[in-house]
Amino acid sequence: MARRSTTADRIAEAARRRFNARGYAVTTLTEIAAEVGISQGNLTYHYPTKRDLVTRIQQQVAEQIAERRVAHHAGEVEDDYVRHLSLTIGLMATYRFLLRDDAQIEPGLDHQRPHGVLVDGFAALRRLLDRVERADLVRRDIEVDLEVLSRALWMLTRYWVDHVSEMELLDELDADDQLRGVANHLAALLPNLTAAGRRRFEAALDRATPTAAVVGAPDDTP
Amino acid sequence: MARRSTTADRIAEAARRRFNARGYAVTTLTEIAAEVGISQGNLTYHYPTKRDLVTRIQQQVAEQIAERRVAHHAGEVEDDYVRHLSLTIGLMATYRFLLRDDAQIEPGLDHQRPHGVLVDGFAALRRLLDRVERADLVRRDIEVDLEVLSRALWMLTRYWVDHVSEMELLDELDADDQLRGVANHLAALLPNLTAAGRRRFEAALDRATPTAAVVGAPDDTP
Amino acid sequence: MARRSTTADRIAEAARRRFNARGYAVTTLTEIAAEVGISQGNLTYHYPTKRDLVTRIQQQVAEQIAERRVAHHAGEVEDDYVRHLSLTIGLMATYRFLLRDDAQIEPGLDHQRPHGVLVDGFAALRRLLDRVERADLVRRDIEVDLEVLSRALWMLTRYWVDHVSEMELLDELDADDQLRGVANHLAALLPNLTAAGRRRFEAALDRATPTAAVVGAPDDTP
Amino acid sequence: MARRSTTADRIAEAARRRFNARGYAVTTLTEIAAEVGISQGNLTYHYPTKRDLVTRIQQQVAEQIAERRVAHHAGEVEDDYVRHLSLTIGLMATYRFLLRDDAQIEPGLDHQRPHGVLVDGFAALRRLLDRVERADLVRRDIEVDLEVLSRALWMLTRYWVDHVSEMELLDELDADDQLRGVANHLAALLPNLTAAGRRRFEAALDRATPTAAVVGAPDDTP
DNA sequence: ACTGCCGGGACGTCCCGTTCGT
DNA sequence: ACGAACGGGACGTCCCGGCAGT
Repeated sequence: MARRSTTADRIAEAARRRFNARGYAVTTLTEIAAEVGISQGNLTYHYPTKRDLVTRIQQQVAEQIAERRVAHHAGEVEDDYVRHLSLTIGLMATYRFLLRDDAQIEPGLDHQRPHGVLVDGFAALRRLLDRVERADLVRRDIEVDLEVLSRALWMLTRYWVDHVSEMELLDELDADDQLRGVANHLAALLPNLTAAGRRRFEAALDRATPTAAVVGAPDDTP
Repeated sequence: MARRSTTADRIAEAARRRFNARGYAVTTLTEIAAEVGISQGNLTYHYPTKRDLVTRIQQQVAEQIAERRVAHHAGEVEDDYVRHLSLTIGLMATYRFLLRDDAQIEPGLDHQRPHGVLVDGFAALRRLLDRVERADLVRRDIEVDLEVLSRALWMLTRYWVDHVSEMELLDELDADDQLRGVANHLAALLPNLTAAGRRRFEAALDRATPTAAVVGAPDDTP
Repeated sequence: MARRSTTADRIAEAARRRFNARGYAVTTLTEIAAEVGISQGNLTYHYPTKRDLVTRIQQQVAEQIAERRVAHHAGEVEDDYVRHLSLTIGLMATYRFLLRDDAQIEPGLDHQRPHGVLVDGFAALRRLLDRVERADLVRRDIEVDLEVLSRALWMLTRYWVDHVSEMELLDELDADDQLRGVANHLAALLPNLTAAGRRRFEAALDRATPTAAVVGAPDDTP
Repeated sequence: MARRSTTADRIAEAARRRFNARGYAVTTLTEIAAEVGISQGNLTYHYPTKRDLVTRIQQQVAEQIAERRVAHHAGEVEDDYVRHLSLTIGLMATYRFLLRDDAQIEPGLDHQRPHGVLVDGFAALRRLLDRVERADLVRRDIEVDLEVLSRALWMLTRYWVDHVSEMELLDELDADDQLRGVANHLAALLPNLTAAGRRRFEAALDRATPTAAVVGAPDDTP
């Protein structure tokens, strides 16, 4: 069979990396082409405009989310919960610039509604918390406002990448960093759970496959 | 009385707003000059290079932090805590782009260490949590890892602006948004506290002056 | 046969002409591009900065000098002498601005040592004069200080172009102007020579090929 | 009495120095103002346009030449000759940029005729050489073409400043440098003279006042 | 599919000349 | 007389997008 990765994919992957590292506006097409090892003219052959690169990367996000949904056969709530955290963190890491540099990508456009990925991710977390409550894992002795709590927990997941990269100056997130993100999230969740709930989530965290192939972008090694 | 604001200040303020709203790289000097209502030539008279604008704004951050330190006469721990949250959120809101667009501002520079504002803010929160513990306000019946907890709580404060602006599409944070940020933070803190601790912090939140003039940058209204 | 001249060469040649005629600082890139008949964007493709144009032209000087050195098989002293004059005048004419506009080209740099071309040309002339003396062509009846004389003679060659262009308002030097420069030089040399020496140098001047293709820069006529 | 030098004079003097050192086009009005120690706004009060500075400096040349003419009571030919050399070199040194940067000063203008200073200086030298010949100081044993010789001699005087500054990297010419220029000129002249002529010119050179206040521009020290 | 070359346009910087106020 | 501030315009640089040639 032919080569594993097409030129178009290698370009999109390099672009994603550069956009994440330096920002959309300051990243040059020449710079991307140089990283791939092709001419800038060839790059515009595959992606006529710079915007087309973003469109392609956005497609990849959508595909990745779709894949996730397909693979989503519900298990125990704590396992689903942990898996959701892990996947969301991976998503945020891989396509970081899409959210951060929104205003740079679409200069004229005033956004009417928030990003779908955020809304969906937030809502999914909320539903998982509801499942946790229905499973009687939430403490009753203190008042727990799920509305407020879910928002706080969402932020821990949503901004884990940004936090790690700005405090530890990492460019890319590896599997271990990702698991630390999950643990960080659970540390805020657990005090709100019953003793049984805490045990089950701690067990789920131990079971979590640290090699979740989420961080990995489309394979670009031959 | 004399004039309320100098041209140089009006420029810096407009630049800060545009940088926050659109990003450093895509914000044009023409755009800033137009917003202030002066010519581009005049702008370069006050700030020879675009970078000089950033330098000036960074100075303002430093000044604002210095002012805060001066005004820092310790009170009850919960009041200090709430005030710290409020001020930090204001700081993050006012100078958002400085952290977000770091790579755009300093293209060639590889950063050795994380931003001082972040390190200091994080450390200050950690010390406040220690004070909370020494005041016997932390629960003993469940294990609370202050190390992990402080990190989670820090993120809620650090990224509150980003969260609000990306979910509610706000450009600027008003006093009410700021208080909501504090409340959001406390919602994650309280389950870790004793009943007494919860009461005291809830009271402190009620006492918090919602009109804390933190968000406001140097006055630019005549 | 392939194309006669590349765009990059046509640009360098046009730049050299404009720099010589108007000065480095006041010559606009727009002006050069217009003379070549290309866009300004295309010009920066071939020479990213204005300084790069100078670098390229300096390379051409070096190449031309190297070629001369290769072709330098010594003949009679008077022929070598005349040829050296002719070549030096050509060099000074072609790359006039490089010496004249030095301070404009390298604004910040304080020059430690004089231009190599000048030092070398001066030294070469001095050596030729020594050969003339060793050949017993210098008069003995009057005292001739070769040190002082060589300096005077050097100036006649070095500044011939400037002299002609400021007195006769010529922009470019043709082959005839060049020969007049040689004759002008010899007019100052001959009174210091013996009768035999005078005869030999006059003969050498007659033999001098007036069509010495020295002035001509890289061919740019299709 | 009041101060020795007016602000206008100090400006013109500073401008002359900067123009000579760096070139007319690249020398900024701000730069000149800084050297004088005044604001740029004040500079334009005294000289509305940059061109007016040149006009003023050109006036000073004219005045200086006029003064010279007044003081021109003919003495022995060799003394007049030496004095002419000394004065011309001083003139070339003081107002160097006026000739060198001609194209920069008058961008659009195509010059019809050569600079008056050059034509006059050249003609004056020619007349002095005629006087030398009429005084029977020119050798008869060899053919001396005064036409060719005068041109060569002119060049030695005209370009002495340029030569010294490019070979010895001097910015300004002092009295000693000036005398060296005269000596350099005579070294080329003497072989064409009779023994008597040589003696007389050597004596004239010894008599030459090395403190000829020609180089000095209008006094600017209080 | 891939490259070299090219045109158009925008941005940051710089600088001249002017004006207002003292 | 002098300085702070200001407007307009030009230049060097950069970068996106396109096209001919292979």
